[in-house]
Amino acid sequence: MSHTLGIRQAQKQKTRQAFLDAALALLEEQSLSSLGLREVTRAVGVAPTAFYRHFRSTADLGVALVDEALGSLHPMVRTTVSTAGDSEERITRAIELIAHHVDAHPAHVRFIARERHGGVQPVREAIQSQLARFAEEVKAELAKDPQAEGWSDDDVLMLAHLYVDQMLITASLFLETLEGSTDERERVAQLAIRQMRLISIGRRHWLD
Amino acid sequence: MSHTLGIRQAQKQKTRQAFLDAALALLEEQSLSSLGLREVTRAVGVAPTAFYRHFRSTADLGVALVDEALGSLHPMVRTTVSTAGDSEERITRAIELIAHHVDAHPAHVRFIARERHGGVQPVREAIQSQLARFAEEVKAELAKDPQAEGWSDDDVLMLAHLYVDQMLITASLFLETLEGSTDERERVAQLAIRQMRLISIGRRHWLD
DNA sequence: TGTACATCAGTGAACGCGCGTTCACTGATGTAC
DNA sequence: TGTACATCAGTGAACGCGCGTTCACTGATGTAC
Repeated sequence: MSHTLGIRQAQKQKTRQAFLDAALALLEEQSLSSLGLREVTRAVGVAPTAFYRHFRSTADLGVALVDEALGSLHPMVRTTVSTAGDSEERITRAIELIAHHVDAHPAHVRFIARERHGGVQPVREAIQSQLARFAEEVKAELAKDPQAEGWSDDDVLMLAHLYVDQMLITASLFLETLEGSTDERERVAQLAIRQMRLISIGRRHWLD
Repeated sequence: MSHTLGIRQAQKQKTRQAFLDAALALLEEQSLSSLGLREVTRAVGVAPTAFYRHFRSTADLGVALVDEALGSLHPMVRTTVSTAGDSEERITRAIELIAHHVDAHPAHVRFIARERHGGVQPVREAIQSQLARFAEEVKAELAKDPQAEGWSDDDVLMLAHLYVDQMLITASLFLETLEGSTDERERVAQLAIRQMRLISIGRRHWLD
């Protein structure tokens, strides 16, 4: 049985979520390092001082956004890598999943792409460490595959990083087509599929 | 014979360069979207109003920085791709060139990585369009190679994008090791080499 | 070469404005009995 | 169930400060004759 939160706690969580949502929306057209505390509270509709009941600073809020954004990605990564089928089917399915995720959470994807190399150190570090976790997860999935036989641990991890980076590149390409035509999106999908195919071929012949 | 600039023009260029240098230094710990005009003029040692003699806005200065940063990259890209030798030698040489470039121009590399997906639209667009030019250049170099026989134009361009993205990923990994140990840098180099190797293998078997 | 005027990079004062942070507060919710 | 006190999310006034932009200016450099 799950414990029901008190009214006070529930309201606090609701406000906190409103801060995260408002910040994410504001970050579509700027970077975290220029996001103002008052800007966020204004968007939420509370007094500036209310901010401090939830976060120490905008950098702190940024780290919370990393958890939210990349938390929602974990299931996707897992599904993407472990989907059944032959290589070609898996690639198509993976690109579809990425496209779908970008459709469903464009602001999260934009935030991660933007702040991965952004100007706020704690946020950058939170993203790097989460991406390293992704790579480890992907590595674990890849290691299960019969294709991984004879591969060194290091080489599997190398491939996992390649996949994770490729996933982010593809996601950020899809992001740019969000307001574009279906044609544009299809071209991005075809590009991504062929890049994944080339990597798969390299993988298949790695031990030749 | 080159025309010698008048004293006035020469001084103006010198000040302009001082703006670019100061901004680049300030951007090591923040994003362009939070860079202040007064911050830059203070670093240069001129009155705030002097800024307007050179740039309309910090976004405008950012676009000028893109030209400077990616201008210095063109020679490197060309050399990287067209270096002679067998595949393995070329890969090693390419990674060395990237490492060397990051050593020589760390602030430029950081700026491009940061603002490629950053919050300032005109700068983002300037970077995207320069990177597209890089991909076209790489495509042209790749097309000269006998290995490209039987490849469609689209597939060569696909591979070129893969190389360009891989180059940026590697550069930004090297950037993170700038204050690290030689060991760390060697590990990054080895990772990058093996990723390039896998892509090369995929390339070799693309038409199988 | 010298003079008289034009150009224009950089100045400095002034402006209104929004910023982050502090503080003592209020009133609804939670808790002990 | 009711009462008395504690907690604490959100308030609102106040602060000092740096911001971007305007404007008329200065004085060195450039140019026409």
